[in-house]
Parts: sequence; structure tokens; C-alpha cells
Amino acid sequence: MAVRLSDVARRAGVSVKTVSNVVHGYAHVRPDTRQRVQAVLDELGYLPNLSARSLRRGRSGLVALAVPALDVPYFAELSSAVVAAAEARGWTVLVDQTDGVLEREREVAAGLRKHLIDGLLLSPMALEAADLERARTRTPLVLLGERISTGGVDHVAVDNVQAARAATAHLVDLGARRVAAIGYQSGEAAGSGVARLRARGYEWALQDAGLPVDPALTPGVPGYGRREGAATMARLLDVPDPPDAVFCFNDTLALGALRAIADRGLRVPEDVAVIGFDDIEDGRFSNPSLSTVAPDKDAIAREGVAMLADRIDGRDGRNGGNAAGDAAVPAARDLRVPFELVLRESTEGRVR
Amino acid sequence: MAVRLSDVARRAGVSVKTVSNVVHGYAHVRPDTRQRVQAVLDELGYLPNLSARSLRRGRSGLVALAVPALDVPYFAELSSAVVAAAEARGWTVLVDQTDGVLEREREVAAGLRKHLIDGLLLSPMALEAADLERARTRTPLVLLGERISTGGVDHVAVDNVQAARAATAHLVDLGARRVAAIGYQSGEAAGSGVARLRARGYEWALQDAGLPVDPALTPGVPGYGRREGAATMARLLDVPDPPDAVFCFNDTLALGALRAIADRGLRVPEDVAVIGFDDIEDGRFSNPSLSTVAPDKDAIAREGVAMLADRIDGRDGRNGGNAAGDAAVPAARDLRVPFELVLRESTEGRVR
DNA sequence: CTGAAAGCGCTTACAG
DNA sequence: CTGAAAGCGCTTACAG
Repeated sequence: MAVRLSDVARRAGVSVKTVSNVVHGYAHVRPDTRQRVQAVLDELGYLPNLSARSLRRGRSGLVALAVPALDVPYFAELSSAVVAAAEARGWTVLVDQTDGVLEREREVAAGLRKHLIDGLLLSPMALEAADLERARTRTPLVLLGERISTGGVDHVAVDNVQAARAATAHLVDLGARRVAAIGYQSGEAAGSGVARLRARGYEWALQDAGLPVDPALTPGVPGYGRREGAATMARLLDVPDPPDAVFCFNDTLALGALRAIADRGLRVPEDVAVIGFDDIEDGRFSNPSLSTVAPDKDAIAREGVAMLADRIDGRDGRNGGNAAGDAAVPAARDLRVPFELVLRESTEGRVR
Repeated sequence: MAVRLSDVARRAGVSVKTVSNVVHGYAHVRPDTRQRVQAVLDELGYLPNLSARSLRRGRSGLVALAVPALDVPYFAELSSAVVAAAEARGWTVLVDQTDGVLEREREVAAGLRKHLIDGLLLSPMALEAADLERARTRTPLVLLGERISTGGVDHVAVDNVQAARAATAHLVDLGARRVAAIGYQSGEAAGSGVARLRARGYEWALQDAGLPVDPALTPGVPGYGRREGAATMARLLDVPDPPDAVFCFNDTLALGALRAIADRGLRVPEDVAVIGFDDIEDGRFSNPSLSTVAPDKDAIAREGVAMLADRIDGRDGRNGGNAAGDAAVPAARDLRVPFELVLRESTEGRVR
């Protein structure tokens, strides 16, 4: 059915090797031969069989990206950047949705599709270091946007603690004295790295300002969507001494909070100032627009892909060429990308 | 490096065929043999080489999904649904971003990766029927969310004309008499199917109501994001006899429009009612919340994947088993999924 | 500058 | 119930 290299070779009256040389643009093909072969290639509409090529080469040109969900704005934006960065390297990205569920993340890390992909970019929610130890295979892995407290695995993320601290400090600088936080994880999920790190930054900033951490202002949330943000904010407004500012651990929580505040007829930022985290597109046009921490998502994607590329190349023995194998594998890297505080109406008020 | 079937066979003292039988759970393996082989499989951590399997079988279990951009909310939600639907069939989805650019869509349709994927789901923006005719390969293709005015290719979408008509009619029913539309495509891009179809529905509804189509109220837009929605709405508010309602061809345009209206200090829906299209998550929590047309995205994903599965199976000769080949290929299907009008604050006012 | 041939790891008739 | 062997389409030493 499909046109093979050998079909082209026969038709052009040359060997398969020569056709292959032409396909790959190798030198050492006489110009007239090249031209003739190319003509047949075009005429027959040859397309390489990528399964065969990948079997032979031991490389597929495919990398997997595993995120909790593609339709969560932050992951949608991150995925878009990853796909673009991978494409720039000639790779194709195959997507897995884990729902942030431990078991799914474990499966993915264990290499469900190990022999088809050249590497894996994983954005874990529930995964712990121990899971990774157990699941490690030889497939190169890079963790995105999460610090699991272990070395051993490449990782790129924003400095969540400092970023959260800066966001909270901004609220304090505005004069807020009852600064709530929405995003603490309750129960089992408390292990989730992002929540823990952002909580630490929040508490740190309060400490810096000599303000107490009031448990009444740090409710646990069952999820990180707009719905949970709105419900949690509504409850916070019922606290005896309600907050005058809120740091939300992500923008969707914050957008839900804005909604809940508006429902009470309160004003943002006059009655309650709100700041989020992620700088998703929605927050730029919400009403009021949302102040937020903007991690450099393009950098996360770009650097993550670059780190993966290094690992993939390294595995092929280009890391010094020593026969000892593992000996020359470079240590895991732990890269921080920059963030920026983006101040908009939800903390600065309407600019006229 | 990796464990092969033959490694397992040698270790278990059986043939490769028997190991394969165990791996696939085939019958005709003596229980004790099966058990022994399974033990070795587990011990060695065997994982099949998917490239080899796919080369041999002529199937990869991979389908490509091509959308304009993963970070556009509608496509993020659609992609999420497609990945989930594909996974339910044991397929893995590989993602392409076309930016809605004709040349990229052409490339994708022409089968950049033809021999690695079993099929393609394409959500075209710029592609015309003629492009498809030219690019058609034997790779099964299903068009998502778009009707290109040709038969010949499977297609699943909402009825854009009727949906747009219903949305516009809702505004008219509210008493609006100067109903604007944001989303007309100017220049080259005018060919884009969605814009044309939604414009048709809009005009049809006005006609139904005996209202004129005022060119001053149907400005062309250079894009479909919040930014363009805000800018276009701002200009519409400067028209001598400004609109009292707006139908936006998608929700991001509408969210931008809401923002622009608020910036003028006008009220929604009292001064200007707004309705969008897509029912993205953002609109449920925006301020005010956004009325919209909700196409059944899960159905689009599910049915699209199902249609693709039919084509893929059909190609293998299961469509009757006649030797004539093409003769039995079923005609292209053109499926409509249901939509729903979701009325929220942007047309109904705040519900107390 | 070009060719003949091995082999990547799997699946699957064909035998027995 | 199990085995020996061909072949999917490519890449790549090895010859010449």
C-alpha cells in the first residue's frame, strides 16, 4: 500500500542505500543520481515509515508530556509552550492526563509506553519522592513545576517559596493586616509540593511583617478550581474578623474568590485585595483584572525540553564515551526560572 | 539494554511464541507454563517495544490531534475531552498546534507523520475544501467543529448556524433592537467556516425579527481572543447609535467585551446584554457570568474518536471483506452534536 | 559514489 | 499446547 524505500529504489534503478542517502540529504551522491531519485520520491509520494525508522534507530522522536489536565488553564498554557519547544527540536509530543491522581502519575513514571518515547516531561501533583525511586526506569525524565524533595531527578520550576512570599508581602505592603490564604491542602493531599511550598512562602511573609498565622484564615481546599475558590472565599467572609486581603495559591482559585466577593457586594481591592499565582490569560481581562505571580512558563517549557534533550543525548554515550556506562551520567539538575509580580486592579485598584 | 521477548523466552526455557501468547493472554498455554513465563516477565520487567510491534502490526495505537492552539480555552477543553476519549480506546494522542495557519494545517492534513499515526483529528481554521482534496492521503481523517463545504471527509460539529441563530434570537427576545456581532472575519480569513456560519445564523435571527443587518454593528476582527473582543467592543460603544446587545462568536471575545463595557462604566445586561459561544469554564465565574451557547464538547470528542475508529477498522478490510478495496468504503459522515443555550447574568441579570 | 545484506523486536502463519 | 522462521521497512557498517 504505502510506498517503501525499496519501491523507489527499484523504480529509480538504484539501491536502497542510495535512496536513503538522498532522503537524508547525505553527500556522496552524484548530482544526476540525486535528481533522478528525488523525482521518483516526489512522483511516488514517499513518506518514511516512522515505526521502522524508530525501531532501527532506537529513537522515536516522541516525548510524552504528563499533566493533571489539559483543560486547567495553567497546564493548557504550559502544554502549549512545551509542544512548541519540542517541535522546535523536531520532536512530537504525546499527551497524558493524570488528573493529579497518584496512581496515574505512578503509571506514567513507570513508563507505560517506555519503548516508544525517548523521554518524559512530568508535572506531578501527588507523586512523592519514594514513588519515583521505585518507578525509575532508564527513560529520561524531567519534572516540571514541582519540587519533590529528592535529588536524583532533573527538575525545573519557579521558586515557589520566594514567589509566594513576594505575593503575600505585596498584600502586607498595601496595608492589609488580616491576610488570608486559599490553597492549603487538607488531609492526604497535603503532601503535594506546590501547596506546601506556597504555604511556606505565605507564612514566611507574615512572619517578616510580624503578623500571626491565623488558622481561621488558612482553610484547606478540596481542589484548585474557580468553584473551590468561590466557595472558600464565601466562607472566609463569614469569619468573625474577616480578611482584608487574600493570597490564592493559583489564579483559578483567585478568579473564584473575586466572584464570591462580588456576590457579597464587596469591592476589590478596597474591601478585600486579591492576588493569585500563575498569570493565566483569564486574569488579564477579568473584572477586576487580577494581580498575580507570573512564573516564566516559556522558560519552564524551554528549559525542561533542553534538559530532557541533554539526558537523551547523554544516554547515547555522548557524555565522554567511556565504556563504564553509568559512571559519566551527570548529576540531576534543579533549575529555577524567574518570576515576576504582576500588579493589576485586584490589588492596585482601577487605573484611570 | 531493554528486555526483549527472546530474553524472557530463553530464561523461561520456552519459545518466543509462547511468551507472546502469555503477554497477550491467549489461550492454549498450559497453566504451569503460563505461570512460569509470567514470573520471568515480572522478574525481568519486560515491556514491549512499541515501535517493533507497530511496524509488524501496521498500527501504532497513536492518533494525532491538530488544533490551532492548546492554550485557547475552547481547544484546551476539547483536547482534554479528545485525549480522554482516545484513552478509553487504548489510543494515545499526539498533539499538533497549527496556529490556525493554513500552511500548517495543510502540512498536517498531508500527513507529516502519516506512517506513525493511525488517524488524524483535525480542527481546521483556515483550511478549505480544495486543500483537503489535494492533501488527502490514506490516513483516516475526521474534521472537528468545522464544516468545510465538501463531502468526502468525516466531520462532527455543532450546528453553528442554528446555534448562532438561537443565541441572537435570545438577545432579540430580551428586547434588544441594536444587536451587534463580534467575530466577523475580514479579508483573507473570511473563508473560515465557523465565522461564516455563525454570521449566517446571526443575520438569520435578525431577519426573523424584522431587524436590519447594520454593517456598523458587524465589525471584522483580527483574532478571536479577549484582547480583540475588548478592542472591538470599545469601538462599538463609540458608534453613533451604539448596540444594546452583542452576540460574540466565541466566549473569549465575549469576556473581552465584558471587560470593555465595564471600563466604560456601563452595566451588563442593563445597558448592553452579552452572549458568547463555547461555554468555556471562565464564563461560569466571570463577573458578570456569561450567557453562552454550549456545544456538547464531550460528544464532539467522543463521536469524533468513534468515527475515526470506524475508518481505521474499515481500512483493515473489516467492512465486508470484499477484495475490491475502495468499493466498500462507507460514505463520509456529517454528524451534528446538540447544543444548549446557557443563560447567565450577562443577559439575565443578577439572580438574587 | 553505490550496492548487498544484516538486524532492530515484534507478530503470525505454518508445522508438529 | 509449543516451536522455528519469515518478514514488517528502515539504517548502517562493510565492501567495492
